[in-house]
Amino acid sequence: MSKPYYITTPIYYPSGNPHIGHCYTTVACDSIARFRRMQGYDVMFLTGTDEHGQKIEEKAKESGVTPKEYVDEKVAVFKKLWEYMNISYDRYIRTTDDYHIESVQKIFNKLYEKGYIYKGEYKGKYCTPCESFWTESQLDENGCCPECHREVKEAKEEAYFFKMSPFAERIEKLLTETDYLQPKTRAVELVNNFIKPGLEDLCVSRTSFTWGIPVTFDPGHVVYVWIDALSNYITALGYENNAYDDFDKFWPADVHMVAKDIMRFHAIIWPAMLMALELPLPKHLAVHGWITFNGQKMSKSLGNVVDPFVLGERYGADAIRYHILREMALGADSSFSNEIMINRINSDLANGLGNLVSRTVAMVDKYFNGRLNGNFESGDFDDELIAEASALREKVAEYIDKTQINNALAEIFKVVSRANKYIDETAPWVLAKDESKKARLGAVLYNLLEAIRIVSTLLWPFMPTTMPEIWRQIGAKEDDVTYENSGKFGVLPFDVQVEKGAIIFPRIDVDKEIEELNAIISANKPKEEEKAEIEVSPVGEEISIEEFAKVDLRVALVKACEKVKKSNKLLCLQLDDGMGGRQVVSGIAKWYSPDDLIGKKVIIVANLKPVKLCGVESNGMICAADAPDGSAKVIFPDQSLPCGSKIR
RNA sequence: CGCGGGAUAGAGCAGUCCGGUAGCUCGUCGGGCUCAUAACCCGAAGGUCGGUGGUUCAAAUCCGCCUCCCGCAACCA
Repeated sequence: MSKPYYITTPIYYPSGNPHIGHCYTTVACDSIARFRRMQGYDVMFLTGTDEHGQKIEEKAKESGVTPKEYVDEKVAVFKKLWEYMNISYDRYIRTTDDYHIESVQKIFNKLYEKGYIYKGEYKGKYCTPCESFWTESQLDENGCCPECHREVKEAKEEAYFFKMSPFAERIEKLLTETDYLQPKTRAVELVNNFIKPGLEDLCVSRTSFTWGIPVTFDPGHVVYVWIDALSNYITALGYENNAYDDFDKFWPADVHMVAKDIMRFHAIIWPAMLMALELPLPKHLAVHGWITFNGQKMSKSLGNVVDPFVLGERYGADAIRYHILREMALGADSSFSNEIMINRINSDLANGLGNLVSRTVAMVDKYFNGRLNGNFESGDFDDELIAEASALREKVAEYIDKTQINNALAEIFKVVSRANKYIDETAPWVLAKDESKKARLGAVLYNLLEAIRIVSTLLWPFMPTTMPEIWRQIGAKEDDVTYENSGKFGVLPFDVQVEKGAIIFPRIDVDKEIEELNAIISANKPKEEEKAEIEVSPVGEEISIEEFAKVDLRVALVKACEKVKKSNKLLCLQLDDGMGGRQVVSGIAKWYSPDDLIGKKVIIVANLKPVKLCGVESNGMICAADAPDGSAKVIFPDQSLPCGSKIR
């Protein structure tokens, strides 16, 4: 009976369309899943979508549809992309599926009964008009509601909490003493930042929105993201539901693959939940970096979000898959630029592999009319090629075991290079001129076909569409391209029949392509700008002149200014306010250096309640405007105004 | 002194644990070949291994200090 293997992607949040970043994780998992299947494992490859929460609820409202209608539409796009990218998932979980909802409710109740979940109070910033809770980090630049930009107030909301502290010690050990986390370099960071300061209990329910799984014993509460989303990995196998019956077979998971932004949840919260449920822990958590575009993080506002459909149409899904996988190193970010991608496709796929197939098949066609005769004579250089090709499978498998797909691919392409070199060394076109060397020529071409067979078999999990075309051209049958045979040399029949075919990876004209891609990108940009204009924040609530008069605005001169230590966003300014001077701390260090401000006059809010920021006292606030690029621009008044002038 | 990662040829990276001729891919230049997709093969140029001090016969590697970049955390009146 074959061994089970369970691999998962995260479930994606469909608040927008999928982009190349989603492809990254999914393509990697797909390749590993295919490789394991080829090795004979019984694979369960799970992906899906996390469809609840406030943001979806809002997006749906904006579009004038119900949340379910909204996610149905987005899920269709995700599934279409996976189909397009040839993702061979075995199961697709949606957190809106009935069985998942049922399981999550049972899990929630179970944790409650065990005493790990208790009712408490969630403290946060509350915006009364929007009826919404916000965390500090969600607030806008002025500390106001990110939705309506009105003031928020401290408020408490009844909520359920999950106790994390009982598991702190075990989680620390999991991170530091096992190979759960890959790469392990991030373990220290997690332990120092979250575990050592003491694990805070986790808020696991909300009353501020309704698009979620209801808590059965307390109407008004819905399950907040953690328990809902993370538990997908077990509910999809049938844990606490009757939809599936694979839990005993596949749990614990072999690999959860995630991007670094959600590492924390999978490294700490998920193990804690499993410990509370007394379930075995997954074997590995593979964390990869982000795709950066021309060195910048991809973001919609920069207009550099790469649309995988556009790329796939131009170069084919396999080329995109290859590029992503080849560039990805566990843990590190990988830069994605059109130039890097095109160069990679050209040099490895077109010049290297594609050309090798093309020239080999062409020679068999030309010198043997497409069919070898089985009359072979070995010679110099054969041994080295045969040895490298035969040893390849084990090297690749080792790298896959370590989730190092990029290194596995590098290893495969070493053999491609070796084969190209072998052609030069043996010079078949010279042998072809001498009828007495026909047997030697036959052997050379056979060895090349064999090298191609091995290479293409091992590449199949990564490029599942094009490899079969190579097999057709080199005359390999289904039985020839098994994992078993990829470790052997001499599998193709000695009288193999090849078939010339279309070019497998056409060479791309770099300059022309980059020009065209840039055109596409800039064509998309104006739309973003239009949107930005529409998104001028709405005018706040009406106030009376008396209320405005409460705000005491004054002109003040910056006498001295320095960066606040321990902070990279704060400047500490010494001001002459015409009233004896004061100290103000402002979060503008990102955009202004102290020298930009010293000697200038600024507008301050003079009667703001003093606060301490990073331990430095601040008496007031510098007036600044939000620039469209997200930065802040300080407002400079007429520099001739004396310090202390009142502004009305 | 909050925690961590990093700085190596024009670009992207390996080597650092365990000191001993600095390596890979792409790019550039020169040559070879003509089976092949202007592809392939060979060769060359290009590095005071971020700076500085120390240990050592010997330092990219070990130790001290400094500079700059990037994450996380915090914070962003």
